Amino acid sequence: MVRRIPRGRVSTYGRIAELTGNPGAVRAVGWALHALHGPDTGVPWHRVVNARGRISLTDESDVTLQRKLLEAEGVVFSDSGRIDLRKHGWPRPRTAQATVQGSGE
DNA sequence: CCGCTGACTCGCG
DNA sequence: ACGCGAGCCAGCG
Repeated sequence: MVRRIPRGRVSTYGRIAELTGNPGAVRAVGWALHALHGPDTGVPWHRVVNARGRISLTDESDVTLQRKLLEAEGVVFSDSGRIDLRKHGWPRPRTAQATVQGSGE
């Protein structure tokens, strides 16, 4: 599921849990992502942040890395270090109108 | 089996 | 917007 997150977009632990059919297994998602810490697994783990648009890592050096990777994809952080999920979030919040702007993804 | 801990989230104040 | 407490799932001692 995490692999489906488009470049420059971010999702949340809760969203991933829900999309995978385990709405309650939020913490398990975090556990899973933590499990691939190390050599590159091809999973864009850095595109997952918490529901408040903030990075949820414990080690500061890792926080810096994740932020760096996201900024390299064009994700913007506010002064308080938060990401606007309405702008960079994925899946995108449904807009009331059926306006078809972008395509693909 | 019990209890604690952790890349979490939600409801309250 | 921030801090708390409670509810979550998986692992481990």
